[in-house]
Amino acid sequence: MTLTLNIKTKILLIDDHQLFNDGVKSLLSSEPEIEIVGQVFEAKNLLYEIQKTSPELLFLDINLPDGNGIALAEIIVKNYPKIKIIFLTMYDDFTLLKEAKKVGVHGYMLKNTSKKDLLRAIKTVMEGNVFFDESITKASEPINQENISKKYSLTEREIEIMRFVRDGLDSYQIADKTNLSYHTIKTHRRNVHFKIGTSTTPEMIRFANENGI
Amino acid sequence: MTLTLNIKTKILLIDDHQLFNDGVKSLLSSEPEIEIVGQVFEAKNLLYEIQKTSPELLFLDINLPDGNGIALAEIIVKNYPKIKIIFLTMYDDFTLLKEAKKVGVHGYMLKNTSKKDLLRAIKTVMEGNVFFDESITKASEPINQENISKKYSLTEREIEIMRFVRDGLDSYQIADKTNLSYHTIKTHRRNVHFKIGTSTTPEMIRFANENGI
DNA sequence: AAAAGAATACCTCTTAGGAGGTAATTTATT
DNA sequence: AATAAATTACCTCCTAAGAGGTATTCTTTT
Repeated sequence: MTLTLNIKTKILLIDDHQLFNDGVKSLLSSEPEIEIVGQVFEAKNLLYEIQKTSPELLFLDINLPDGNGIALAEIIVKNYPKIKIIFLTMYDDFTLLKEAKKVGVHGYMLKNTSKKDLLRAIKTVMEGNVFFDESITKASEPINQENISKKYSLTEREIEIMRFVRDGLDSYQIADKTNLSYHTIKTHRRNVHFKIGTSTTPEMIRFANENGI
Repeated sequence: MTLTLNIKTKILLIDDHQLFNDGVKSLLSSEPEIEIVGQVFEAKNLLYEIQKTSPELLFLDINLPDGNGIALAEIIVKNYPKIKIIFLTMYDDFTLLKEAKKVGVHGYMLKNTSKKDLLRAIKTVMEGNVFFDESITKASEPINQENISKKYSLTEREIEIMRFVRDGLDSYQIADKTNLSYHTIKTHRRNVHFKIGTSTTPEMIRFANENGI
């Protein structure tokens, strides 16, 4: 039983870079078991295109100019649970990968991949499994809040206040925003300084920026 | 005289993103007047590949992980003046485009382009002309120091001090680094605040970060 | 129930930074 | 040579932030 079913996997490509989009199409079109049913270059056309072409699998770029890919994926997962989604992105970012998993997409691959892996991913996902790029999981230390929070044992409140500080608010403004006393904000700031090993506001801002707070 | 010469244009593709690289190859391979003589995924292989394949035209990505595309272009322009170079990049950046022109490459296009324009660019460049993406020239305001400096009429010294401030140094440390008086640093900081419309250090740091100072 | 952790809040003291003012010297630019 | 711009430098006053201390309330963990 070599030829099981001669039904082609209907794939929709979503990427604002025309050349890349066309390139992937061109690469996959030659495959007998694959049919590219459409190409989407703007987030706003995606839902319409799904209606029109009834794809089984989407290759979705995270970085669309007019829409966030993750948010789009969320919508699709909810409304078209049968459609498989593979993120195809240049972001070698563990946080994004985790987010993708949380949203419930079926794959996450870097654009810096090969045709072979692409086909392998399609096969894997269409068989009901997930395909997440191993190299990302093993990659350099993830930069995300949860990890940093744990590492420095920062509390929710402290992160919140650090964010306000990073955004340039002074203690009075933060007190106002949070409905807390000015003194409380000062206490939190001091505790954050102690925990992350800084002593000035610029240093705290730097820390926040460098650690993706 | 429809068929003038049946010599194919020999093209070498340089891009670290395999899929993109393969995609462009796939797109262009079907064209009768074009021959993709090779693909380069790492900057370090480029010179060797040029020797081996004698291309007439390079599509060169600026953002190679192991080498700066502009620097590479410079080397090639000097050593192989007959080879045409077209930058194919995702950077919609007027400064980069200007740099590209300065280096003497023959084209600058965004990856977000179409096969049609790609073919048009090849034709234009092979006829001895240059092909620079019009949309970039007209595009949104470039973010670079020179422009920002001009816009806010910041002096060299002010930029220098803003950078130190951004890096978290206090006025005493900056005075030390620059061999200037503490008072001078304070004056410069005040003048910078006045020029960029800020009033606190965090705001200044934010400005510096957002404007690539 | 007890202990630990988190969040809240106030006190004093010191310091760095910002606001306002002035001015000499050096370096373009006209 | 003269004007403008940039760089340098100091003064005073005020405020926000950091350091150090203490303490109550709420929440979570043991």
